[in-house]
Amino acid sequence: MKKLLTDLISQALKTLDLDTNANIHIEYTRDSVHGDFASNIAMSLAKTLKKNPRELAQQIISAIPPSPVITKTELAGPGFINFYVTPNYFLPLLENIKEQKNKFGLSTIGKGRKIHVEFVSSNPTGPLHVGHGRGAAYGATLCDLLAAIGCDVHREYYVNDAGRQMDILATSIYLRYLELSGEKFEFPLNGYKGDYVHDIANTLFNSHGDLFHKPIGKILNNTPENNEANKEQYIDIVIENTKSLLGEVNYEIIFDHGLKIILEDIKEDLEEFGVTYDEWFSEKGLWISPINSPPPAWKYNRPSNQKTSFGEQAIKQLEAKGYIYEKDGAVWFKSTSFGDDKDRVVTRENGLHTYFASDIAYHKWKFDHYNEVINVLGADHHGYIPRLKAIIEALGYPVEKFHAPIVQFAALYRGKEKVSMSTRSGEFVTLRELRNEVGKDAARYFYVSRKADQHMDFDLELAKSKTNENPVFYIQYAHARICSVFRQLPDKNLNWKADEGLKHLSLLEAPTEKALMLMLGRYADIIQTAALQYDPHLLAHYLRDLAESFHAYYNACPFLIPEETLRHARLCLVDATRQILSNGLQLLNVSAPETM
RNA sequence: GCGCCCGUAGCUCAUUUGGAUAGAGCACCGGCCUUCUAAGCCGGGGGUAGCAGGUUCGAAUCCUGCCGGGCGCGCCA
Repeated sequence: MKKLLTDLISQALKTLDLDTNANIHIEYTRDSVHGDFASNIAMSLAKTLKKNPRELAQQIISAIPPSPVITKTELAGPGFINFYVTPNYFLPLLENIKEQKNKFGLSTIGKGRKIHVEFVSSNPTGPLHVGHGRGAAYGATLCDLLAAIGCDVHREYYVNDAGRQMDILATSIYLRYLELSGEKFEFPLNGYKGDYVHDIANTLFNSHGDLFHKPIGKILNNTPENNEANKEQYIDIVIENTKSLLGEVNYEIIFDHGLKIILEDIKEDLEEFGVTYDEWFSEKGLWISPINSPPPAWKYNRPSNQKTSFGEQAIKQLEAKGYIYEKDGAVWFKSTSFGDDKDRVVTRENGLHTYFASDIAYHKWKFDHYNEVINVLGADHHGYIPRLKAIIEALGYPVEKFHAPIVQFAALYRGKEKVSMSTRSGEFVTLRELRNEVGKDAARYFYVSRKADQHMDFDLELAKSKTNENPVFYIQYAHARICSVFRQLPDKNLNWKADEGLKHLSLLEAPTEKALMLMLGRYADIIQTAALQYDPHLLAHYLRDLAESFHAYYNACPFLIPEETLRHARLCLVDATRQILSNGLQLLNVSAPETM
């Protein structure tokens, strides 16, 4: 779209014997009084050449070769060069949109980049809540944008299927199960209290009866008073008792039962949200010796001939490099050598590896197989970035190929009242509930319409009661309106000859027509910028602006008119608009309805 | 206390990575449907971009210091 102009300026610079390697930047003008396009080339060159920017701009303008599609080139302000173009300037654009259809806007600038993107990765200890929705929408859209510029994108969900939180979940399920088999007791303060825990216990009871029943007295043996001060210690003792009384095999059955149900729920929830993954990566799988005990079928199994687990190999690799040491009975990673605040424990005094140890292994896995790694993190995990970078550096991978965009929290409100989102209180709003209230389209659009690192307020009342105010409807409405126009062509005994229209683009002289064509021209740039900067909100805002340009045009100019050539030309523009709206909405995974 | 993020219209947010007179939506006021979908369009009011300095042709954007808000600082995950 801008290439013709950059070429012209480049030729002018050559004529003037100036630096032709200069980065020629063409911008879309904010205001049409500044022309259709502008360049600040004279101002940026003036700095290095120590010349007056306005004089330099004037020289460049005089040296620019004439072009039939440029009506005027003028000097403005502190040294801007403003360009005014004719409607025919947009002929190649409209031809390309018409030919490439839903492929228009795709590019290959990301070709060769093999990118691993991890997002959501919520602990499978309960359903996704609205806070996860933002990470899901952001991550999914980011992946689609990267794929649109030709990157090879691998979408992954890291399943934290090991560790204490999962034990708390399994034990919570077991305690609810005991209630079903008649035991009466006070539920641990730190247990998971959501309804879904009851549901899972029910399915367990239905399939196994009271096979796993143990007297509650033994399960609660040695526990302190069940109060706020003791809650951590309390649940840990209950977990220990449960494990030893049930035995490893039976405990695993309950554990896996809960994990499976929750994970399937999350998977289904995300699929209905239009978010899918190439792989669900098991944390536990990192520590299982692949030959002896393959992970369960629903987990991704990876072939390996190694006898030691992948996790052990990763730690050994760091050890060989001298970054591992022992202190206070624990094994530590020297992350301070790479800018982290403190060293991190890898293996605890009790012999169990930490979550951080899994991260070492996991990031080794990522960089072993991909040349770029993106880890979409919630704002509460931002403190994790230095130690992740430490891992990557220590393992000898290029840390600049690692990106961790932070998605800020969506603070939930009901009117003026803030809604708590603690998973364990059991009173959170789930993503599923949100989707049922406002619909997938509105939710997807809303989440990505704000810059990811911007704090966001999400008012449920507003989302529910005034869904029509959501900009997504405004965009969809533009699309539906266009479809309606074309539907009515035969009714009015009119036709549309696209080739005729393209031949007569010069008829499109209305200000709204120029504005719309300029908007269409930006689309491909927006896709690239949004992808390269990891900023999906740029696309969301662009589509709103495009819809606005169209609605203005719709109200200013009739399309289904008797004058043939003008009708053909206008419908070319309108059809191109429909195509871009459709393409953009598809990238956001928002539907483009033909009627509303 | 230390670290990261944020602060823009009454409210929710943009601002093309340093560009021209800071823009939208909601809310408020006034116009436009016998003509392609009024879920729309056109016009109006509303601002010391938290505050104070600095960098330069030029700052909401970069630097410094305050003020205010969010999050994080486990041998939890």
